[in-house]
Amino acid sequence: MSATAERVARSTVNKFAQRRQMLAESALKAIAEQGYAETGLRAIAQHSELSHGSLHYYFEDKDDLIALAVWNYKSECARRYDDIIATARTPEEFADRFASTMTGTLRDEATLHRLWYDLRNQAMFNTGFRDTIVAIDDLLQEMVWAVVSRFAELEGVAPALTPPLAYALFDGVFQNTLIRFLRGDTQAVENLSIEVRGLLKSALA
Amino acid sequence: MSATAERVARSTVNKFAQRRQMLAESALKAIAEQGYAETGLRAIAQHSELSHGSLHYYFEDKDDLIALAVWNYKSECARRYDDIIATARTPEEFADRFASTMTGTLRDEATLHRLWYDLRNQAMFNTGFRDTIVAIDDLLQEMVWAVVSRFAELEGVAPALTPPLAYALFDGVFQNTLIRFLRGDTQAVENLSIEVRGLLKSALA
DNA sequence: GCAATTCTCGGACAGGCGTCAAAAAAACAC
DNA sequence: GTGTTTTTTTGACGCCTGTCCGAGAATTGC
Repeated sequence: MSATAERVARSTVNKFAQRRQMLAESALKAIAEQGYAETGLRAIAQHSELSHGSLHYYFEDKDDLIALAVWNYKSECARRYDDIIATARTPEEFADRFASTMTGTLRDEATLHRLWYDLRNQAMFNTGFRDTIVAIDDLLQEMVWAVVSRFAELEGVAPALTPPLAYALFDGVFQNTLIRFLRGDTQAVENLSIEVRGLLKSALA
Repeated sequence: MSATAERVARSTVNKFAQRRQMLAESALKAIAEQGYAETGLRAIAQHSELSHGSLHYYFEDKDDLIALAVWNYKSECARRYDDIIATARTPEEFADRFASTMTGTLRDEATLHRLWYDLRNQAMFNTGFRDTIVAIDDLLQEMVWAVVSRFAELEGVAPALTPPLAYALFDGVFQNTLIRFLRGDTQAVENLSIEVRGLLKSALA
């Protein structure tokens, strides 16, 4: 077991773990701005209150830091629709809340979603944080499936597609809209709200 | 007008233009292997028969080179289904040939498609070759729309979605399958063949 | 054949990268 | 308050980056 891994294991909520979280957040901000390829450890440190040398005191290497950063943010993302799934009482309410939550996060956290797609792409080339990316991908697929199957339940029918396909479709529409939005197409976000409702319905048997 | 741009304009099929094409191909190979972030001009030069110093004789800068490389490959991709659109006589033949062509290129040129998604992501951060990426995106959307509307024509009905949505759905499924395939999931490619047929049908009114 | 042009190479440049280590600073124990 | 441990900084390391330049090679024009 390495030195940093030891420190992680020794305590979960002490200052060491808190510092890791803080630095992971700083990394998130930096990469969200500049992208993985253009963001160095010094840029990440400048987004925090520590110097670049300290990063290796809290993390094995750059990949270790980035893995925690993206995990923190994106595993939270995957829980964003839990409340809707649990409390929506009609298909209409469900679809409305789902669509507005999705368009909302796309609008408000566009650079963070951009970061996710950036890192997922990097994971196609580097093995560094691939495991984390795969784990998040699984989480997101489960989330989409929970949404689709709950909607089907409210409609009283069965889903008409598989979990992977459902994820691929919603992710495709989301990513496509994000790209258009970042290119200045604000209309795309409004269309997303409609398209997502249509997708939900066409996912039923 | 810059020096290199002058040379481009002066002649289209002379040695200068040929060298540009050759170097663009070398760049394509290099980036397909390592990814944009990890590929330097020296690595590109090593995939060619020239030295790294010559690249600036034929290209303004790195972005200029990459723009030509991805344009060469991907604008060709966008014409890959033209023959099917022109010659398929029944909806069944159309869907079969479309699905098998798509799964074929995914299998055989996986690293090149990975490169495309890599560069499209980079264009979300850098303005360097963004115009080229946007132009290709438009081309691909037109291609998908030509596919969908021709299939609808063969079926004797109208398409039930917009061009941007159609592109988003097919691109989402393709990208998702590519990722799974590169992670070692060979089953995903076979599923794609089925899913694409389903998508075609659900795109009709 | 010579002269002019086109092309290619290899090295230099400034600057950035991830990583590491020594020393200074801070926090803690007693 | 002193001694010990934890935390942080600073600066260095070797390597790589995109770009540029000068010298030489190859090609062309006549």
